[in-house]
Formats: sequence, C-alpha cells, structure tokens
Amino acid sequence: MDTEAIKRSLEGSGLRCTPQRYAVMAFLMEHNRHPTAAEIFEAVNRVDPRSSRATTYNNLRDLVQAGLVREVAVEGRAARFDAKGMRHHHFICDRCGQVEDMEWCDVPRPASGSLGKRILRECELIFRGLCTKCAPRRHASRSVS
Amino acid sequence: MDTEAIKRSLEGSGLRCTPQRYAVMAFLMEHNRHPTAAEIFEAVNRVDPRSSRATTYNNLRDLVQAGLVREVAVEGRAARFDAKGMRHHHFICDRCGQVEDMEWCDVPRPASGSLGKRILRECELIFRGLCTKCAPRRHASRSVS
DNA sequence: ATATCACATTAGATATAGTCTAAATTTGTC
DNA sequence: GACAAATTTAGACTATATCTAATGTGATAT
Repeated sequence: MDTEAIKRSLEGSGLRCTPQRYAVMAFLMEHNRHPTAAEIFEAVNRVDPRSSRATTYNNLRDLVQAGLVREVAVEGRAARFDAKGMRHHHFICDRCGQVEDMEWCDVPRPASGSLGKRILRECELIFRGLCTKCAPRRHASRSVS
Repeated sequence: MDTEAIKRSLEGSGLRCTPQRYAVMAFLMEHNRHPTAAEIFEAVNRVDPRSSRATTYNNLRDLVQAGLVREVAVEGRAARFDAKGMRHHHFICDRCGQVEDMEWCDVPRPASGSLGKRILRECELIFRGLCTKCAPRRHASRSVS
C-alpha cells in the first residue's frame, strides 16, 4: 500500500496525516468489504498505533466530510464505510443486505449504445432491489440485441 | 381514511387488525412524510388507543415483513418508514438527507421513447446524489429534444 | 530552542435507537 | 364462557454513536 499516496490524499483534503487517521484510511483502502465503525476500530487496534473509539468515529466523520470515504446506511444495521477510490454507487440487496459496488456513470443522457446499456443494467439492479447473486436469472438464454 | 380498506389489507397479509397495529398503519397512510419510529410512536399516543414503544416497533417490524410498509435507512439518522401504496423508490439527498419518493419503473429495457426518458431522469437523480431541490439547475434554458 | 495555539486523541459518561423479557391482556375459536 | 394463540406492556437491556473535559501533538513565530 502506497504510504505517500494516502498521506497526500489526506493533506490534499486539508486533513493532517495523524497516525490514527492514516490507519483508518489505510484499512479502508486495503479492504473493500464495507466494514462497520466497530470493525475498523478493532482492526486498527490489532496493530500500532492504537486508536480510541471516539477517535475512530471522529476520523471517519472527518474522512466522510472530506469526501474521501463514503458512509452507507443499511436498514437495522450499523453504518458501513468504504474508501471512495473510483467513484461508484452502493447497491444494497433487499434480500441479504449485502453491499455491492456499482460502477459510476457520470453523464446520464438519453440512452443509446453501450453507455445507455450500462445505465439500464444498473437501473435494473436498483429497480429490482435484489443483488446479482439473489436476483432470479431471468431470460438467461435470450440474446439481447 | 377508509377503515375497512386498512383492515382488509392487514388481514389479507395474515396480520390481526389490532387497534395499535391499525393506528400505525393508518398514520403511515395518512402521512407520506416518511416518519421515524419515534415520531410514529408519539403520534399514535396523542390519540387513543395508546401503544407502547415496544409495540410500535413490533408492529413496524410486522408491517415491513408483510410488505405493507417500507423501511428506509438514512446515514447517521433513525430509520424512516412509509406505507407502500404505489410501488416506488426512495431517493435520499446527499446534501439535506431528505427522503424523496421516486416513481416506480417496472420493466427497464433498452431505452427508447418516454419510458426510457423516465428511467434516465431517475438515474440522473440517483447518480448525481442530490435531490430536485438541491441539484444545480444546469441547462435550465436548453431545450431537450 | 521554546512558547504558543490550533488541532487531535483519550477514557469514560452520555445519548439515541432499537430489542428483549416475562407477565398481563386481548382476540378469535370452540 | 373457556381456551389457546397472538398481542401488548413497562422497563431492562444492547448496540451504536456522540459528547466532554483533560491531555497530548505538531507547526509556526519569536
């Protein structure tokens, strides 16, 4: 993991690169599993430098405000976090609650060509409310022009 | 508000129509403001029949399980609920956190005509992450073919 | 170098949201 | 009405997150 890159990204957002803040950011960049604050707190405290619970929450708040980290709310569960590396969306499966990353699509215009198709695929996920794993594989054998 | 309709809708989902459960459902159908559990609890207890906090939560859980009510998670805030009258999505503004209903679109296919345009408008909201009120009114004077 | 000051961190208390428990009550059915 | 199952209840409990006030740290000016 590129230490300097993280440092630059923090300072570029006006945040001091403290050991605790760095640890949170580094953990989020190494693990794209959308951990909870508690999981991040535990993980950070398995190695030096240690961080208190309040600091972990403070730093998560700061990182979210700075736009480096994204917070995802899931019904009935603790909030989850991830590093905003590539810009992307979160699709939360209505059935299993899993958070699935969705490719970012910057300029939604009247659809035509492959851009339009990508938008529509993502809409289908959102509109259906089930992730790729849970969705019934309808029309699997039908070819799409 | 149609008392019998609510009763039928509850019993059609295998739920007894108790006074407390009815009160929660009726409140959600009368107010489409996506209230929190606490707001629902308070509102129900301003009139008879009274309901305890646990019962309010129990009934919300039951109604969500039965598919009559939808729960919406919002980052850093209490969950919000609404009656699933017409099928719709929830768009949560990144800036103000407001929950905005979004028209349901049942069959997303390669876009053409007005259906495609509607899909794309909703995608634009989702992708931009700002609600109608907060979004910069870009291209306001440009006509769209 | 060191005084200073804003920013960060800390432990623990507190707040908020939601769930659990066990007893009492209500509801539908015989 | 008697019964069983579902529901409600108050309050204890758990989980998640924030606040507080004291302490520590690092950059800058002197």
